[in-house]
Amino acid sequence: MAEVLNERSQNILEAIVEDYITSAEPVGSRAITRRHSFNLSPASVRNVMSDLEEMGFLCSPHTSAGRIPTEKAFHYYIDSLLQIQDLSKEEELRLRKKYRFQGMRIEDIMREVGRVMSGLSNYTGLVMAPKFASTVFRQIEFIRLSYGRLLVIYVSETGLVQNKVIEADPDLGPRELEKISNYLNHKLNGMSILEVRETLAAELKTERSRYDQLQKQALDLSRAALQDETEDTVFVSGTSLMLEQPEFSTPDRMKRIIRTLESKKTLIELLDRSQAAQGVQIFIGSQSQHVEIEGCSLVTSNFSNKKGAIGTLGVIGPVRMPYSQVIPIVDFTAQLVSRILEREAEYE
Amino acid sequence: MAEVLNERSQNILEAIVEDYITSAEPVGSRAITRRHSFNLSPASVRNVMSDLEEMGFLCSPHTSAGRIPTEKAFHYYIDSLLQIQDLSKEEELRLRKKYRFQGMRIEDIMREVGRVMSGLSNYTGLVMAPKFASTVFRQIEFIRLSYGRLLVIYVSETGLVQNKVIEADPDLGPRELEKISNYLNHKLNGMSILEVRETLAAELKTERSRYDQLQKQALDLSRAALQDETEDTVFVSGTSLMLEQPEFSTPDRMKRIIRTLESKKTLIELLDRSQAAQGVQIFIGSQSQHVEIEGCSLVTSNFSNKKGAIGTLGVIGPVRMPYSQVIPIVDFTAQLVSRILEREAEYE
DNA sequence: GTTAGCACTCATCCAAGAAGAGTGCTAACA
DNA sequence: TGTTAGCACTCTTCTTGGATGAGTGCTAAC
Repeated sequence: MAEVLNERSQNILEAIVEDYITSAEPVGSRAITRRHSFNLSPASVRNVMSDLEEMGFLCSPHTSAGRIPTEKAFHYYIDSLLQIQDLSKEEELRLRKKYRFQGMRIEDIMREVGRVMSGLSNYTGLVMAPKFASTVFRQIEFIRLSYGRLLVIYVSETGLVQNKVIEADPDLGPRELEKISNYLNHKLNGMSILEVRETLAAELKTERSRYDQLQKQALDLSRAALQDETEDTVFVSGTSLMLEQPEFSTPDRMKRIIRTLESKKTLIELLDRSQAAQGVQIFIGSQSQHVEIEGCSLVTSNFSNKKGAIGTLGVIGPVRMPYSQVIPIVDFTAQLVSRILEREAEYE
Repeated sequence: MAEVLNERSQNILEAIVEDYITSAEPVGSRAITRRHSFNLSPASVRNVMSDLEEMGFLCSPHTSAGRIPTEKAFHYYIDSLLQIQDLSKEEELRLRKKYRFQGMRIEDIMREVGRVMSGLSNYTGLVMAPKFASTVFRQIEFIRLSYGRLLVIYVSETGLVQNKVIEADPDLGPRELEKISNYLNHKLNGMSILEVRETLAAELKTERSRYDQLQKQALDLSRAALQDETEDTVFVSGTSLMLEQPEFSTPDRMKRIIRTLESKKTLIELLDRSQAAQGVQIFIGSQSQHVEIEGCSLVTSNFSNKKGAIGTLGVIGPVRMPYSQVIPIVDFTAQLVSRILEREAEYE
């Protein structure tokens, strides 16, 4: 895997990858000598390229086209050749100016983050909120809407707000609801939703809940409120930017990629996978194991607050992506969002 | 505008429109005599077609292609020729089975309605929630999140729930908040958001609010809570179905339509326009005055509960749309959603 | 008024040839 | 021994031109 290339080969591979990133077209030996000053003739470059092809870094679509870097080349490029400079102060300021989320709800923030990130990178932005079931309980409140109907507000440790309407005993008055929510908030504080569900199930079986009417009601209500798995929410922004990429210029590929971005299923699986890791992650092409996004790369990072990881964001585009620009954008964005959420979740 | 055609011309125009709807290709005189039994020769049909072209109902892409119905033909077809049969009991049942929204929040219902409607019609579904500013106040509640931070829950007359985090005086206790929300709920009940804003502004100027600390706080809080215009929410489902249509088969058109559906701006304008009207509305092609959706038609209808119109839904597709199928679907869906929302908003 | 016949038009398809880009090999050079 | 110039070869792309066929419009006959 970790093949070692001599300096000349590295330089030429780097040149090919970078030329290909900007042009999206097979790179020929002459083009390289023209654009880069290696003091080598096209013929010498050809020899090196031939070697690189032998090693699996390059491939040629046909005899008389130039060569295209393979996914292996991109891996090598990213691992060994790519120098990621941090954002300069000016750039950081510029990005920071784009991100303004005062008093927005978390969902709106995520949507907007996706939009901005997509705009900055010129690729399709992805933001995934945490799974409901993986959130940590902080607070639950009930609001009487109308006869027998309650609005449940659930706030997670990370500040995610969910609401839902449930049916309930119409005789429950405001005082009782307050008692119920106090009881639940005290009892369930700091538990994960999974623990909450177990606790509720266990409590319902105890003797006491048979006699304590209020407790029984509290348990019933919270079960109804926290029961169903709400689906993962992924915000996809800048879908149409994908269509600008020459690798998706044919109607067939356009259809395929739009369908994939629309259904979100594949995206969720991919973003889920990167949930585990720390820092910026890169999935290149077939590495993802999903045929639907053949030819795509993902650059992702998790965002979190002090209570742990709460979501994943990133950018999807063709394998041929200017990683040196995209990686800092994703990285910075994830850090920024984390900081915002920490501020959001701050206690006194 | 209301040109009258003799029966033969009508029949032939109808045949051409319907053939074109299924084939998406220019219809020739022979094809018509083959598929329909008019007891006329192609030559006679040609004469009629020539007349129809003269009148602006048909056009030919070039000399030796068949003819394509113009938008005028579609208008005529819909106004005079189209017979919309109501859904049969079986179909209605079938649709009804697809629509299941138990205990979902309005937003989820809308998203799901769009999805189902898109699936039923095989075209892109659109659902627009009502503008925040046009909703009618029913209820506001405050939940203390953490030091100085309040979660505001606003429920509109139609059952739309909005929440938002605002900063507030950290010394406000639960009892005071309850008093505040009681005061506001009493005072603002039944007003439109615009009226609410006026009322709040007027109240803040009165003598009393200078002395009554609690009232002042109530007014400040509700102002912060109901202040900003949240953007219109349009749910677009089945975007990729648009790409299946032969009229959007070229990369350029694909890009254009995807961009338009993604930005939602044009869609909002169009859906806004149909807000005013009652029942199913049809916008055909250039009638919409938007170049971005050239070649598209919209079939829309409002949905409402007893308190009035609260949103618009519909389907967008090529002008060449099987209106006889799409119209009942949109109509039925709008009625169904209305009924669901009426149930949702029911008071004791 | 209807229809058969026919010349005409025009898009589409296919094949063949020219152009151009790039390779791989070989032989000469430093 | 590594580097380079030269050259034949390959293969795509673009263009051209002819064949095909669908469809029209006109005219004359029924």
